[in-house]
Amino acid sequence: MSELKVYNSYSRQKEVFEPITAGHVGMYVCGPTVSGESHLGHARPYITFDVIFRYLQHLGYKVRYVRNITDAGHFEEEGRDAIDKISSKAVLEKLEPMELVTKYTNLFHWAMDQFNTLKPSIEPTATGHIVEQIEMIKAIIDAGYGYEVNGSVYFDVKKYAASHDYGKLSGRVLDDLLATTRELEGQEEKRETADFALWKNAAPEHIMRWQSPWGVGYPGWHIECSAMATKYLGAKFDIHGGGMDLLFPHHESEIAQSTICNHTAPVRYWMHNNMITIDGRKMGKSYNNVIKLTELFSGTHPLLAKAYHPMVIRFFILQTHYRSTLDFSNEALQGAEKGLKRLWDTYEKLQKLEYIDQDNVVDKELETRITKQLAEFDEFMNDDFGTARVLANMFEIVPVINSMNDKIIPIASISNDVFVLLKEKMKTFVEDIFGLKGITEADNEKLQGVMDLLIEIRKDAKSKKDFVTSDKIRNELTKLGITLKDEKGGGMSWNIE
RNA sequence: GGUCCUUUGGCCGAGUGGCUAGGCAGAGCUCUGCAAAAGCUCGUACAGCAGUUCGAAUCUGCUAGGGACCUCCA
Repeated sequence: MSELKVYNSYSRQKEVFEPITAGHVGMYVCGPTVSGESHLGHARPYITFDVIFRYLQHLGYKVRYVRNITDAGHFEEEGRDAIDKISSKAVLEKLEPMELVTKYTNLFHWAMDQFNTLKPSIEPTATGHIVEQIEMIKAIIDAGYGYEVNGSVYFDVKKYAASHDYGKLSGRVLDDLLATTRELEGQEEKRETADFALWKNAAPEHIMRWQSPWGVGYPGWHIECSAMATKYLGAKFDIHGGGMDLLFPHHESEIAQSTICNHTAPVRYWMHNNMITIDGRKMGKSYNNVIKLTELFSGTHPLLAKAYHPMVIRFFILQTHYRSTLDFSNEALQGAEKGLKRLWDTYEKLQKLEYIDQDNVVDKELETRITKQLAEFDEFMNDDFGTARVLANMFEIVPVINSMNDKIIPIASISNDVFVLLKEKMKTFVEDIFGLKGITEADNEKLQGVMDLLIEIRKDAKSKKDFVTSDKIRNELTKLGITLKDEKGGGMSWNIE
């Protein structure tokens, strides 16, 4: 079998994946900022890296997957009056940042469960690691790369760049950054515009604040990831992931901080997922075009023609390579919904199918084709996680499975060995690696019993050519949103819309 | 303005120097009491121009459109 290759944003090419410690993988993914609700765009990295996490485990690696919660910063709840921050109100009336952060952390976890993502091995919070961040800043100052101004600490990018490869990850040229004329907050304190904050002095109205050697303040925007990644994965670890929009300045800054602090480049493979776009434009708060996950699941957004099941979103995302942009539209999502349904129905049929031996019916050509397509599941995943190509292969196999199920072709068209392999591989990839589930949950035993009864009555009616009764059962169920299908051979199946 | 990326059939999207991805939608047919599923068949696309090549949608250049980052951002 081929070896795993991943596209490294740092080198801008695919590289063979070799873990630093044999058999183990350390992976850090930038998590959500929990000052507001997650939207569709946020779903992409977490689903992408969930599949990567699952696939690495499938390959036999012991993976430590760290995904942080950014719960420190300059927070305000959307729509909430800024005056809330001022301490003239009673404690219970005031905006309590930890309450805000807890609310959106819970909502985030709920959404991730809906997507069937596995929980990270460690999910550290920024507020829980203030001490580590302060220590790291101290080390950077001691090393001569940080300087304090008015209770804030900045990283000296120019000095760093003199002896290090600053800007390589994001393709930035320092001179261009130094030449910028943009007016940005706190700019006057910095020695150079390209410098970034490690620690910020907190204004009186700033609601999240901690004591530090430089006075009361809060950590800079990039230090949390460096501190927590170092703590849980070590000075140098295998994979660091996140959205492409984090390339600069976030990840570039992380490299600089960690390199000074730990005397080594922190990450072996940088991986970045591309954006989800809507009308060709990145979905983001500043563009005012976000669709929140709760809106997506419930269909309550002017742009949505209907509600979309979380699994549809997951499937939608997997149908594209993670480094390509993915354009949102109702048409595309409905296409994904239909596709997932067909794949899942067929998958369930396959798992129920039993091999039936039969002489002289093996179709060598078909068997070779199936074997090849199954082997390609691994090939495609090993080639920088080509989930879209694996799905395409699955859809090539779908008609074969359906034909077997409908007895259009004998199951013995392929040998028992290949049949068993087919079942196993489909299960591994569909459920274990892609993390897909059925859209309809019909696991209710009592309902199952009722349906069995109705099906029996309908079969009776049909055998007596009493189509009035049989149609009534089916039509009334349809009105309730339950589809009853006659199958070849007299069986009946059903599912809930 | 700088850096980088991208442009594939009605829609979404793989892929890549020769071997027509796939999904959705659409058309026809088969099966079926009807329906729904399912199966079969069909569309022959790679922004434009020029070049490299025996051969390019795939490489190079130019032109045009779109986008990301340069500021918090998945």
